[in-house]
Amino acid sequence: MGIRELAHHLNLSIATVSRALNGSDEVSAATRRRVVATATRLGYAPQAAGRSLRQGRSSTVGLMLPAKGPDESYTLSLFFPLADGIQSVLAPEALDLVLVQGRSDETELGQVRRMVERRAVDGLILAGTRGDDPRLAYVAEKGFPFVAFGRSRSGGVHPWVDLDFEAGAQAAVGRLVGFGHRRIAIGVPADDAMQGHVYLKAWRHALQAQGLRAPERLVYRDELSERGGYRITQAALEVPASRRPTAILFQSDCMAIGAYRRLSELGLRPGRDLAISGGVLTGELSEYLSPQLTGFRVAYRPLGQRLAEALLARLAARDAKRKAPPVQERWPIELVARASDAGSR
Amino acid sequence: MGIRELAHHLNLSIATVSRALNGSDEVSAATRRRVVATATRLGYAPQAAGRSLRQGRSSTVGLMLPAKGPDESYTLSLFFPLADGIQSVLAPEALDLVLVQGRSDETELGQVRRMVERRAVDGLILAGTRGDDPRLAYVAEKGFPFVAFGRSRSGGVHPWVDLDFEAGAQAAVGRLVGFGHRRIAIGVPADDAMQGHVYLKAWRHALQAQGLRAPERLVYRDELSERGGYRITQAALEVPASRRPTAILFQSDCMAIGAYRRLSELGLRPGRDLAISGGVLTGELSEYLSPQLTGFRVAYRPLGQRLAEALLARLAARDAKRKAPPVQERWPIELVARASDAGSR
DNA sequence: ATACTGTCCGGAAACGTTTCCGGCCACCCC
DNA sequence: GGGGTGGCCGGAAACGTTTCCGGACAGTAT
Repeated sequence: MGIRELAHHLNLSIATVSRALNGSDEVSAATRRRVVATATRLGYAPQAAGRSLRQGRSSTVGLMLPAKGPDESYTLSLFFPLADGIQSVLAPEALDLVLVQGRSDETELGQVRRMVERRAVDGLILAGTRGDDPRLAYVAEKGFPFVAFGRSRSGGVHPWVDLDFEAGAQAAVGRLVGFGHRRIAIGVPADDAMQGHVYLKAWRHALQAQGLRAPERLVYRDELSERGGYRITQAALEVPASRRPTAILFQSDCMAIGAYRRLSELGLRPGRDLAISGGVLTGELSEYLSPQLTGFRVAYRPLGQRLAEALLARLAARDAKRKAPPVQERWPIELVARASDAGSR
Repeated sequence: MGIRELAHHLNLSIATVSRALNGSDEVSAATRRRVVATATRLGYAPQAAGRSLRQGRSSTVGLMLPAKGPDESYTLSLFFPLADGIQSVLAPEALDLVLVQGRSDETELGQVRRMVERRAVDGLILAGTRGDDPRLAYVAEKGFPFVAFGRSRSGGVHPWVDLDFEAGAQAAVGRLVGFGHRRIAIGVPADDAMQGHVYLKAWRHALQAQGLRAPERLVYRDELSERGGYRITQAALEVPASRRPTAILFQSDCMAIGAYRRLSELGLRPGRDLAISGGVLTGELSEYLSPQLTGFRVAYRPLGQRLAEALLARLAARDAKRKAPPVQERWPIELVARASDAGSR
């Protein structure tokens, strides 16, 4: 069932059939109705390959997830609503979403290059940015349409949407200071993940805005996982009491869970013996912990929609051969205040 | 940078270049090396569109997720490891994974048809099967390569991999009976989700194997969400004490959470006042609940791998014009025994 | 009546690749 | 030396679609 056969059925040329199906205005309304009717009746849909070969576009965009860390659960819950939001915007434009993910023996850059060179996707949404991110440098240099979920140092100015860690840190620190905390540590991923850099910087600013110092000894770096949070908490508790942090700001809830575990092993309790601020809440888990975990709630679905819209704008700009408006947006995150970051001792 | 230009660079015909890059044995080793070297140097990769047009295949498989229910968190955590496992098998075969997901105004069947007719994917992995599932009927009738994650009543015999709810129910019920429970209710989704049907049937068999009756009044149906579990628990507790269930088997942890909430509102405690067996554990949440939730742990990543392998076998069979071996497998699930399904009162 | 405009349609080229078919050349065997 | 074989390669067709270009025809203005 090709367009040729369909055209034959209709006693029309394939050109007219194609035009009718693609909404060209060079075809009469009557003919269009007839074409569309028989097309659906015979179950004809233009093959993707022929169409994209001719049009030079794949009608497809790629979503590249962060390389999963040691604790793969981190990306788990964020993934679905994000992809869902993206798709909800892509679908009306008849764009499909393909996952660009860890072919394990291939570097991330290699995957991006492969997708771009093969023209397998028209655009890319790149998540899990790093400070030095060769993927971004590549697509930016190539002029390939993309939007990053997360900032970066490399790649010059590029379009991104990122969580507003600045506002988040300010709110979280402000709350802790309100509870009387003065030695507020931070636990960030030890790798080059950009969110760690951003959060760290935001923490520094937030402390200084409160008239506090932000010495390097209050900075703990470990892997972004329960184990990382566990070890950070352990290390923090070994500091002599006079300089010991009374609160820790974590990057995300999975680290905070490690803190809970370490504390409970020692018979201590979050929010009483050590204040825990959970950072980004990646799942619904936080509210079932005891005590409930304070942290940032992120609306991932609309965030995905925003990413997709921004990419769409860039695709349209490219088609029209004009340059796309810059997109550098901090996505609001909401501090849900619960009990884990309360009183100091 | 097309194959033509590359061939010109090399003083070769495009035919030879194509053969060299595709590993044909009709090209000398020396030439192949030369071709591959300059191809990577010049950053050439065959365009997906041209290739798939000629080959009649898209080198792409689709993953269709269950239509998300009222509580979208259900599919959340399962999604990532499943997709990850699938990709780990697909990647070595140079297959990409595209998400076939809720274009909201389109029926699920419509999406599948569209993908198949447009030849946008070579095969499909269909999750979230229902008892009467038109998607399965369609692809089965069409002879299109696919594997279902979940069984179905429609579509005749089709390849599937599904959780082994039979063994799961037996283990869960056995444990409850061991604790002295006799009136063991079940809470399943009220819609046509096949997992509900299967689990229900497995529950009946498990009860009968224990010499117990499985009357209809012990069957509770509601939506697959926290709210559903909440309402089911509420309803169960309103039954006169003489006939009131002392244990409830839920479909999945998200329902069990609703039970926790209802119980705690009444000052009751899971595992003491009412035994809660959590069913499929979709996240790591269960171990942070208090008391910890008993339920089935599923290794989703290897499950995804298995699904992909099964699909690969069908694709290969199709290429070789022979028929694929049947795949109807129950995937082992492990009952992790914790405190929520303990003693009755 | 002629010229012009606008509407609608058909023929054919083009997109980039793989693969069929045929051919050249070197080699080997008798 | 002739015929056969196998290795390696080039020309060209083919995949299915969109779109350029040109043309038929009807309607309208001059």
